[in-house]
Amino acid sequence: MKIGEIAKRTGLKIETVRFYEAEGLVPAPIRSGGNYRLYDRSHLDRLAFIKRSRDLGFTLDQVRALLRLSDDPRGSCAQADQIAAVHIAEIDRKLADLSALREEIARWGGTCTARTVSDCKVIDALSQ
Amino acid sequence: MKIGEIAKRTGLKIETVRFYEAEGLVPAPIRSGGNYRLYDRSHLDRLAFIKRSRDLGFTLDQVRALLRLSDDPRGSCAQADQIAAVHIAEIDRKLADLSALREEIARWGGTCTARTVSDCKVIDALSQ
DNA sequence: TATGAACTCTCATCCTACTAGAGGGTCAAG
DNA sequence: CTTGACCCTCTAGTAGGATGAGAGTTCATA
Repeated sequence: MKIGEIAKRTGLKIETVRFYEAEGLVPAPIRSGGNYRLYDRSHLDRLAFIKRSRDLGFTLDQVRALLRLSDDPRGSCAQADQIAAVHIAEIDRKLADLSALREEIARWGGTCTARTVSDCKVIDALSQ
Repeated sequence: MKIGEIAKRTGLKIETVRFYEAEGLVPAPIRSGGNYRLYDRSHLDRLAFIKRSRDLGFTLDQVRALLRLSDDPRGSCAQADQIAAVHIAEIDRKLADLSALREEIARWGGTCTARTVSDCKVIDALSQ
């Protein structure tokens, strides 16, 4: 299949598919007579794996590591575990930060009813 | 005061202070005989405002808009309000996304007890 | 067979919000 | 006079792509 179709099937953008190839995350596919990339099932699986990992918030470096692991089915699973654990910890931290942030912003009152900036709570809170 | 001191006082890095100047967020300060930047109170306030806004997750563009507003105290407060409202909505969306994400990752079991990658739940879940 | 739309190619540049580094100048203390 | 802590400008790099130019390819239809 051509790049447009694999992009549609994986939910990636065409440019992103090429980007992942340039980054070495996906092997370069064969080319047609007209120099078009021609993908097969293995590319589809691999790109779907990447897409899913990215959607879950893994960085490309983490994805790279996970791919390396899944390329070697006899390797230890512990590393994949650890990557996931680190990522969950990061998510928890971000969740905490965002919650605190939301609290603080909400504390402004959400909507400031002042008419002019000089009485505006939002600006006020930021000036502190 | 020199850049090192204002950086310390605001919690910004020296490079970031220079960056904000280059971006036009802060007026260029006067220079000493030795070409050092010399800041005064107004710079300190403005940089603190920026730092605080950034810490709260506003983008530089939003900060720019907020600064424009606070520079004109007779202007309408409604815009500052709207910027904040948009930002809160974004935070809420991110919070929801991250929560869902965490759930999904945690559903792998947190720790996969398989010994080899071929039985690893983490890799499995990503391959789906 | 011709044409036009849709698709693809490479290469280059841009984005956010900084960060890092090279290579040098300034200043106060000892 | 030297040492160390500052500071200067300028360039380039980061993640993860997005966007666009300019050209070639493929395919269905007239």
